[in-house]
Amino acid sequence: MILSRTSQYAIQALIFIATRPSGEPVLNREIAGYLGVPPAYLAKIMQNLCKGNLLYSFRGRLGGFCLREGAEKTGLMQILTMTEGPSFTQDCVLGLKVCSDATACPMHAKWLPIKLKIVAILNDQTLEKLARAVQSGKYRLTDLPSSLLAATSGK
Amino acid sequence: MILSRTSQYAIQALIFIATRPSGEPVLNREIAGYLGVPPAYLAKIMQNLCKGNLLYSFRGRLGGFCLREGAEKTGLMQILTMTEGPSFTQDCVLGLKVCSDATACPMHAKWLPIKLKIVAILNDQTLEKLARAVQSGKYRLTDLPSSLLAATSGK
DNA sequence: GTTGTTTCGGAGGATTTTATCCGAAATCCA
DNA sequence: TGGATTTCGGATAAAATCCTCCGAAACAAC
Repeated sequence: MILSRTSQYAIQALIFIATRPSGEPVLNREIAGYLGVPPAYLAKIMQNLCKGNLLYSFRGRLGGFCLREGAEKTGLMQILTMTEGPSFTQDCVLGLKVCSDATACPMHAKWLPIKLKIVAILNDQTLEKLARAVQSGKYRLTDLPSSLLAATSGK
Repeated sequence: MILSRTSQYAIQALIFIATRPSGEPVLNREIAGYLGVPPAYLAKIMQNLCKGNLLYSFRGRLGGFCLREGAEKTGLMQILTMTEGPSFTQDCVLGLKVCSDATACPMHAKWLPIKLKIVAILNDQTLEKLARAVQSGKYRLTDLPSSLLAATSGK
């Protein structure tokens, strides 16, 4: 629910890059391999993130992608505005074209506080914070390897 | 964001039926016309809601759809489980296959309370309540007619 | 019965999202 | 210069979602 695959890949990739030493380009192939996502598709997404001025890209032998200066401070909301389109938190839950406080769908009043909460959290969660969370070892960015999965399920 | 068109249509249609005298079948054509959604597509959705035991359907001259006994007490959560699939609030925000309190993505801790809030509200909002909200005249179920739209924009 | 109305069920089309492929341009290194 | 590597850009394929069409079955009224 909520996020498209494209957005999920984008966020994962950006957090991954943020966990690496800044300034050293990371290969698309490495990111895709680590995250377990289709490399060719991720490449397209990375391209867009470059156009959105979040990433630098370098071609050739020492190429790859790295965060632009200050991009660690980027909140998820800003990233999602890029990947989901600018109106992704503004649309009516029930799909009405116009649904404002003045003229609203029957869910509007109940949904609004949730929407605000979501936006707040998405703005607060920066790549920096998320990268730290991963580096601490307490949180994961990728699926468990199947070997571990088997272990936890009692293999 | 959040809800598929199918889910939006389903919810709108069910609320609309709930605003009508119970027991009197409502035509698919009438619902689709009122909501401004594609009739043939809505018909498919209605069919599924019947299979989900939310609606009765009647064929022939006095046919149409009406809510099953007690269906007014149905919460949106239950409807969405039908239209979006059973895992639509359970999935990880970042798309990880497994993301639990034990082994979590970096958003997990921040996202969990929001998810719970969403589920709570979706469970609380029943067709009955939503229908009342519409009947009160304070909330709308459909887009404003273009004539009114023009009026509010200063035509 | 016959006729008209409505949902049912399956097949198929259109659009969007997700994903792949490949040649070209940029870059590094020998 | 030439070869290896990597992103870029466009075209294309695959899958999911959204939507349409049509014959058949059920039902009411005549």
